[in-house]
Amino acid sequence: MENHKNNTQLQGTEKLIMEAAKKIFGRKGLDGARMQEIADEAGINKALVHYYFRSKDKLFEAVINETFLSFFPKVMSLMSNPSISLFHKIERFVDLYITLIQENPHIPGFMAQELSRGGADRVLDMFKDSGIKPEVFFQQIEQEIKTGTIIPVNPVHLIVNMISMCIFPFLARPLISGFLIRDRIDYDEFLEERKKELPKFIINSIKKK
Amino acid sequence: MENHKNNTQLQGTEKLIMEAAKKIFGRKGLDGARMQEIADEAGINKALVHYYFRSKDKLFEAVINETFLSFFPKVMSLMSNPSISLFHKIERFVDLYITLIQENPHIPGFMAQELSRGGADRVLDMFKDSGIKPEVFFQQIEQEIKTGTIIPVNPVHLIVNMISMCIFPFLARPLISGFLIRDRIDYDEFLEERKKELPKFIINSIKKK
DNA sequence: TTTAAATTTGACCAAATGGTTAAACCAAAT
DNA sequence: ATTTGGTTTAACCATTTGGTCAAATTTAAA
Repeated sequence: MENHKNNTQLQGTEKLIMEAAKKIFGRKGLDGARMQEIADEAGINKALVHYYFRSKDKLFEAVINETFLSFFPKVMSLMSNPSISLFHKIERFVDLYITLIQENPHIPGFMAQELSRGGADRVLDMFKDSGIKPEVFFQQIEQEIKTGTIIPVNPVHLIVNMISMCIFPFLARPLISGFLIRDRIDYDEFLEERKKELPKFIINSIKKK
Repeated sequence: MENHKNNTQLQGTEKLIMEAAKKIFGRKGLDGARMQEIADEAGINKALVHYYFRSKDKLFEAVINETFLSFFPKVMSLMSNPSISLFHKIERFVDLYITLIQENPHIPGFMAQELSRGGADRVLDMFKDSGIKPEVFFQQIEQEIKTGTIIPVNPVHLIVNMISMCIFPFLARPLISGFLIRDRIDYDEFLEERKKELPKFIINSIKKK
């Protein structure tokens, strides 16, 4: 099951298909997406999609790979960098995470579809394959607890909280927009505000005062 | 588009179908689910599903309604109760939210599927139809800010944070399980721990000290 | 017991859809 | 100019699937 193609630098038709597939799969999921629809979005013949990616499942898998490979490495290399202080790391995590999703709007829908299906194993595998250890982040937290900088927290809860608050707002975007009408601000403003507020929120929640 | 059926008290075959549909739709989504599969799960003939619910879309809509109606009212009546203090409200919110999802495991997958599709309008409508005003919660926050009990926060961010941290862990369940192996605790323990830790986390993040 | 209505089923259908294939097209090499 | 290999397309196919229907079965009323 090796990746014989280096998906990070596709060109021409293949690239067209990948981008179209990201958009359609992210919007409608594996089952909801139609090969014809993807072909139309890419502006090519449907048979071409099969020519390059064999089957719908293969194409989906390719999209998964490219999506998570454009994501995990950046986030993980940040988290497992021991030379960045915990608080600073939290600030950069939030900014990086939200910015990355802003640039790849298909990710949340995609992740949700993939997770609410059985596809977590694949993600976990990529996680392990990345060779990067989240241990660094965990140890850093335990260190700060000993130092007395932060209150005792379960690192797993903390990281889950951080990820939750970064991703979920994208899933709930239409709902949040409904709320926001009250304050007459639009969703993009909301996200920019969030990049500033969320780190404060997180740090405040664990900081010892 | 009125609801001629009172879905809250279905019986017999109709109930069987609803429960089966919840399970299958929640697991596979609208497109991934097969009418035959739902019929099998309910142990009945496929035509019966159509006999009671006309079409797949109608059935899906019925499941949506029952799902959110079993959810919104309870949460919302809590949040818009002005006689409960903010901190206490946060504690009860987390517990209620997580418990409700534990009892209806299909909700997160369902919500994700519905949101990542265009179906947020429906949810927003139900929200408005519920006749309950989230304003109470917002005003309560603004009040506590004035009083100086909590630091200044945008109420929208706060409520988004709360909901995110409650729901997302269910979506990411398989991923979290992967993490948890490290600590040799299983997912249910994790949730119980979370019911206690999350309110502390939230309150700590806004409490002025 | 008869009868009428509601419920349940197996067989069936038309449309949609993933996938295939043979032919056409096109650029580069000979 | 011709060949060769990769690329693109239109037409086609087999299967799946939501949905229908008439007949059978059960329920309950008369």
